[in-house]
Amino acid sequence: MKAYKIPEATVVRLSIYSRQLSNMRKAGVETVSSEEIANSVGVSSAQVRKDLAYFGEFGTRGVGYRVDDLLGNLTKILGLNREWNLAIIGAGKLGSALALYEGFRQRGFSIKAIIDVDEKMVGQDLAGVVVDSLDKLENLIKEHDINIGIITVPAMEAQRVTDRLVEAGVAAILNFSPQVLRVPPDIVMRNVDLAVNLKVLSFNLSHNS
Amino acid sequence: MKAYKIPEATVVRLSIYSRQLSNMRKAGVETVSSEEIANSVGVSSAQVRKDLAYFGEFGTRGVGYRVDDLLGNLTKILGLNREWNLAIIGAGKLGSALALYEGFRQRGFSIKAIIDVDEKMVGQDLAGVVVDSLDKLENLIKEHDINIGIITVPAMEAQRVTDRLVEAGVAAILNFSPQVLRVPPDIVMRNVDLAVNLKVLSFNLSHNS
DNA sequence: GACTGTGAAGCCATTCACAGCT
DNA sequence: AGCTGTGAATGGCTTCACAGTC
Repeated sequence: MKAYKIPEATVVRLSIYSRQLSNMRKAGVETVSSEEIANSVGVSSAQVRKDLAYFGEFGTRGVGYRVDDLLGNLTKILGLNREWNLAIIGAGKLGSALALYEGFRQRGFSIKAIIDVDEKMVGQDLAGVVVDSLDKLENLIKEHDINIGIITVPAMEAQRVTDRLVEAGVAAILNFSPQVLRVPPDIVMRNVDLAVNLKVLSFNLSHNS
Repeated sequence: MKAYKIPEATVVRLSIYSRQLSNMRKAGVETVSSEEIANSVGVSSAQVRKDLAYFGEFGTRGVGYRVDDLLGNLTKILGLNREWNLAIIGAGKLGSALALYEGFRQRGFSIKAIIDVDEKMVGQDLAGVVVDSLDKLENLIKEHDINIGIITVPAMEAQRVTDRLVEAGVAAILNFSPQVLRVPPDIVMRNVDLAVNLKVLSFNLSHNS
């Protein structure tokens, strides 16, 4: 499967549409227009239609979209019709919070390992997963067929851990450390930098007079 | 002060440049070229120069930038030469982790209040800040002159809490809940959706064959 | 010779506006 | 009449390439 050139922003919006559609389905809504999706997300209806048009025709002219169908299609498009195995490296405050966070334990994403250097953390149970020692990293990645590594170690150790994850065979990394990580081009990377988010707010507050 | 049209992406990169420059300064580096900054961040040197050009001329042709000067300028540009007062609403796992997270306690950002509905949380001490009850929200915002509210409550309550924060006078909101929040146009908003990040990884993994 | 600052070109994403279905 | 799907137009960001400066 190959998506020729899908904008990053489109993928982010599709993820949000899928969440909103899921809520709509729970609320018993059966049909929805691009305008209604747009309003629920805060974008334009043309944007919604363009985003969907990258992948096919999912609606009916004059009518709209069947919530159930569209959600099913988005689920497939986003690759959520399968299970992804996750490992969290770093069981500090942030890693533990993510391990216990409901949003991370949802459909399709399964935390299979939690790893920490600190021997005092090893053996602790976080939402049913026992924290393992860092030297087991390679074994755990292979044993549980981990696809995605989540990095919540201090910046100093982030690159070293990343290298080991890549070497052990993970395909994607979600990086919470404030560190620019180098990975081979075939590895999928995303950064969530909490401090950067605050700095961007600070900038906007300072230039909004 | 008014920044006519600075791309969001530029502001994010400036935040990252500032972090890298700070590391360089700690490492004793005195002068740096746009190429070196670019390499440390993973962008092009033209990009670095264009980003800086929105705000002035900070370098010397033929030489480069003085790390100290450029960092000072970026600090001012980003509005980090003052203190911002933060409140965290929701002292669950994620809120607590953020309260204790080093990256949040850095220069310029000061957590002044932590608030939760759960009376069992109230009174607990998180890194020197005592958790307060939700009905104190308005008082705390005013008393501590809070600029930025960080939302880590469940999706169900996020809009209600947001409305109260806005009404009480916060200028910006950093939203960790998986919920599209409506705010007046003068409020600065940023969303950090953890589940969306995983979905984007899932998409990329599915379309990278 | 080295490196910044910047107009111009190129590329990519969003919005517009309407043809095409139901 | 209502709403999708889409080519064309617009707007915005990034890259190029080089003039300007040290």
